[in-house]
Amino acid sequence: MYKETVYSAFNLLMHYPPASGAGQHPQPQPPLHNKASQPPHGVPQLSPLYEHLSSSHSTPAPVDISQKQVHRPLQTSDLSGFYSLTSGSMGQLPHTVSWPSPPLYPLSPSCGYRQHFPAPTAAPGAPYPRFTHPSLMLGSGVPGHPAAIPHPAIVPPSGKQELQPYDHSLKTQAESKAEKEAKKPTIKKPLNAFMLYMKEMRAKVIAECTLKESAAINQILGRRWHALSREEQAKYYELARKERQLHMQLYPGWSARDNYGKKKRRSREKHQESTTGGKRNAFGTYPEKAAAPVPFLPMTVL
DNA sequence: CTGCCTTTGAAGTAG
DNA sequence: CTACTTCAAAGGCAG
Repeated sequence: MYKETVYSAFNLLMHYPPASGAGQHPQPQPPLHNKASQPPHGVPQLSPLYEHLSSSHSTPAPVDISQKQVHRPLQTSDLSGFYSLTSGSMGQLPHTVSWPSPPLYPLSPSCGYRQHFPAPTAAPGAPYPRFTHPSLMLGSGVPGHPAAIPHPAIVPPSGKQELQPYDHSLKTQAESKAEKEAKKPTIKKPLNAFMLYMKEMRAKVIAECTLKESAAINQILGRRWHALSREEQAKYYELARKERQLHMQLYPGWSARDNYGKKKRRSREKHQESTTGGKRNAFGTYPEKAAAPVPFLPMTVL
């Protein structure tokens, strides 16, 4: 009932999109998962979906962290004029208060704090690299669309793209029922702004830093994310908003609750243990040791 | 094979 | 309402 109301509101929104300016958005009914779905202040509405991806973007200017002029992440207050925000909505402060935190992983000199912000690789005004995430292409997975490519959010429970071949061995009714249930494709959460940024930039970081460990790469990406200008971040927030909209359109009945508890739950004790150095990290070292000053990183920037 | 590591953000849950 | 938890991606690695 509640959901129907929400989806009706959503459909209404889809059929009668705001002419321009999020300030004119009708306040959606208790939003299911499109809270704060408006772009940050000053970000123009994108007209065809993701059109801006093929438009020209100047390469982000290199950022000198040593001057500590890093753009802070978007915050609720930044968007207050634009959004009807509730707790936990977009633009919230990072989980870690002590940002920027010292890296747990030793970064190579080429990926050090000063160095890892790339010098412009293209002439000013050169096109910004296109997003490659298939879900960012409108139409993929949209029913009736010629491409008819399944939306990447749909994956078998195994996480693999291919479904497992049917097991013909004899099974009890309960077993096969449970198995059938388990084999139902999982609809994944739509990617948030940072995840989209990671997806786009991962390969670049891997190439630059000759790293493969995702944990280390993600640390670098987290720092780069914070170093992005608000406008650059806004681009990804907008993309994420479109992602959520598309996701809602494709899977009207889906809720993040559906996947809750499907992964092995990480106990709080374990998490604290790891953050206090009780567990090995992706480098095979231990956080309390790895968190020690990294030789080739100037402490002034940490 | 499973889960951890690591990041941010969205959304769920609990009090 | 607030604080906390889970899950999205990624790939190496330990158990």
